[in-house]
Amino acid sequence: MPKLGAEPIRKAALINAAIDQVGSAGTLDVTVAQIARAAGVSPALAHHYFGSKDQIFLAAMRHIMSNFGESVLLGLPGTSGRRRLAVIVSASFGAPNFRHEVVSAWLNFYALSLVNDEAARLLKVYHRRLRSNLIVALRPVSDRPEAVAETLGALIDGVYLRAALSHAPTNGFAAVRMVNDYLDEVLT
Amino acid sequence: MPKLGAEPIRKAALINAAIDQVGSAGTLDVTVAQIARAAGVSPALAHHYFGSKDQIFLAAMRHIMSNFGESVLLGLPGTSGRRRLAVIVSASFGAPNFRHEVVSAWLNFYALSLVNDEAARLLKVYHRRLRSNLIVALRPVSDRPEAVAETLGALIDGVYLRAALSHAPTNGFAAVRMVNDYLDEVLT
DNA sequence: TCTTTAATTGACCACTCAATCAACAAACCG
DNA sequence: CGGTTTGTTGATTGAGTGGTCAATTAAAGA
Repeated sequence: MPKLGAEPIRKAALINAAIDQVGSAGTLDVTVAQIARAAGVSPALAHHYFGSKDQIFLAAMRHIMSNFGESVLLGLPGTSGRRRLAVIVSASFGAPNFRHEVVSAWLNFYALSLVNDEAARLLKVYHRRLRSNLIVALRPVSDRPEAVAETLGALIDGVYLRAALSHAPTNGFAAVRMVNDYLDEVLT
Repeated sequence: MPKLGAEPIRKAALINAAIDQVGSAGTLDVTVAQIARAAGVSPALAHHYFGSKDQIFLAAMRHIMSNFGESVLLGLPGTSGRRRLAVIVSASFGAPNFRHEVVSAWLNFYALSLVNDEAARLLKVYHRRLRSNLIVALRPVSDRPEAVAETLGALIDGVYLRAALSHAPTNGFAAVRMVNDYLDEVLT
């Protein structure tokens, strides 16, 4: 009997290893061998399951994005008005999504999306969803939800960027405070 | 001796070629040979003048940064109050500094600075200078200049990021409007 | 049959090196 | 002195070299 059901376990291990290695190295120039070693498998297996190095990293980013989506979905029900915004903001800067390796992976993903079509598509979908979530949440509390959503989106990206660049440990609280300050200022 | 004084000309050509190639390819993974060809010289000469591929790109970023500094210095004298802020914002999103290749080079520079100490130092200096400029300009018009400078800096970075990611041509006007809207909202 | 690996390959690229080229000036000459 | 030669040196390049790594292959292990 073959070790049945190994695939999802190996894949998950490789995805986590990829986030970890890329995030802590700060670059996509980690070798497949490094990622595989960190996941406890051989480089060939990584290719077997994902087909290419790019696909490993794209799967990792999909994983990060779906984590974020879950955080939001988990917090939203039963909230309304200004609270809904706070939920999205908190999810953005909450512990699992705002770890240093993750933020660093995001930065590299941004750069990759200039070059890799699939990354660009993925990012576009993510941005659209975030924007739409923000607009819906803003509609009851702002008289120009689209414009604020745009600015808010840019601000969140900027805070992520600066968190990635900072050598200090990420500070979710400060980030949340900054963004909420902006919202308090701008909301009618 | 050969044509004397070739060095600064070649260096400038290489720097421009580097911005162009890296910016339009969207990645640092352009070969030295590509950059050299675009500058009309041999790869060996590029190494002769700059020592390494990284140094070529770092010189290119220094050039971009000093362009930005000049834009600011050119606009500041004789202005005060809210106007000073507008000058810095305009310089950020003005034609020479907000071209698509330049913005794209910035994104790659951010990613590089996670890995390359010299890039990190350079970026730190730049950020500190920008922050200090912003605080000085904010002091007369805001009751919490540091906090606003932080947010404003993040917002500008975010707008840059989104401009880099967008395939559409960069729109300096829209960027300036967004940032100025924020300022109008937040200033007392 | 599904999973896993060791071993290998093939391509690519940063960087080096030895050699050539071209311009200027000092030395030399008639 | 005008002209010619020659030494010096910055500028420039073609042709490697060494090393890296993604991806493939073939075969073992469960």
